[in-house]
Amino acid sequence: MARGSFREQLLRVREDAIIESVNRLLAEKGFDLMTVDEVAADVGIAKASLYKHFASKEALAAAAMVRVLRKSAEVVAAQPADARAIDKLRAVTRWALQVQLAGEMPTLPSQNSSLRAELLGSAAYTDLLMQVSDELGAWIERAQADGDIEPALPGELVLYTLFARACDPVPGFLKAGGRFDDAQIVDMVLGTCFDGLRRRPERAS
Amino acid sequence: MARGSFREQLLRVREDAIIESVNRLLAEKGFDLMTVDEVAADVGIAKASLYKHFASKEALAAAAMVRVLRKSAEVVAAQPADARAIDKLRAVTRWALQVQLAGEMPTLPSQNSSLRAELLGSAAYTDLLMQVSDELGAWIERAQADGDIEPALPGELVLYTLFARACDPVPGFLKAGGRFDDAQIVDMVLGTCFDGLRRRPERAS
DNA sequence: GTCTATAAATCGATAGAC
DNA sequence: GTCTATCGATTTATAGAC
Repeated sequence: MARGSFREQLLRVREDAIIESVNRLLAEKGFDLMTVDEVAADVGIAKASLYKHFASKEALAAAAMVRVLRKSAEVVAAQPADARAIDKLRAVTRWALQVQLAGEMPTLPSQNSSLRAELLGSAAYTDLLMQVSDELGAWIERAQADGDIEPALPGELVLYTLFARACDPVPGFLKAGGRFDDAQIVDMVLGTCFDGLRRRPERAS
Repeated sequence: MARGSFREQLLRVREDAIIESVNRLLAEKGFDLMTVDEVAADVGIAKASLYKHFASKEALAAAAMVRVLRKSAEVVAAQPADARAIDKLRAVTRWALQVQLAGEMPTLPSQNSSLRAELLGSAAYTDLLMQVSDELGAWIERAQADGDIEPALPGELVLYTLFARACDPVPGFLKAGGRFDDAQIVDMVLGTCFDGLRRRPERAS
């Protein structure tokens, strides 16, 4: 499809700037503490102008979530087709941890009902979420068949456990401690996620 | 020390009722979505009366956190002295997961600064937190010496990983799925926490 | 200490001029 | 579409009678 008129492109660029601000503020303070005034000030436009682009605060958050889901889908798609499923899962999880440590992972409260309604009502959101879940789910089954992930674990458990790394508080705590750099933190959390806390007997790679 | 006059005991009972309500509302909706009006209505007293007992909304939340920390310290103290360190760590983590699944684990946003200030300013909170952390930390070192926890892992990482189970979103997701009961969920999450997702070779118990 | 009533501040959302 | 100005609702916190 065409990229649209010059005017439409300008609109698109502005909306990207808005979503970028929302994304960062959502990562910093969360949905409840983020105010629309703040978003407007951060973008550099008036609040009323913001509402010409997005109908509500919930719509702003939903747009940021769609954006991060789209990036996730890109990361998933970028994995080499011939790589082992377990390595692809590790790579995507690693990416999520890096984004979170960079302070760019928007996090939503799982309790806010108005926000849940807005998200579940957005096909762009639910479709992307299902797409990413399906692709990761296929990798999980493959990794279990490969003997790389414990076959006795339900696929849901594995999927949720990986998704949860995006809002894991452990990386932030470790970073606050100041004893480790981001790369070390990512490696350590990835390690506890896949290998657990227990001492492992050495294994064939 | 004496239990105080009858009047003081009544006061104590009422404050316990308040903290009980706050604890449940905090678990249900989180700090930001919990309103003081709601707490007052739930306890069955007027909001102004609530402020005679606690100086602010933050003080209410802090009292609930002190309460759950006290319970944690009790659970820690209740572990048999001759048990293996790894089993004691598992038992305490299991307890935290059960409380969370029961909807009784108060959760605080790590971003709210006014709340952070109130908590860090409360000696009752920080002292208990340090006490529990120290006791768990000693068990972690012991479990590493026993060869039950990977000795290469920093103690901080293990401690934070266990603490994080109290606000892990995975149990809630699994419960929402409806395919597992609470006991199964606790066992599965405990398993991924200590043993990871990877397929493990069978081990000597 | 408990109540009713209200102050004081914040926030989401909108009106209306340009 | 962008702005200024403001509404209406919500929320924390308090005043003052009893």
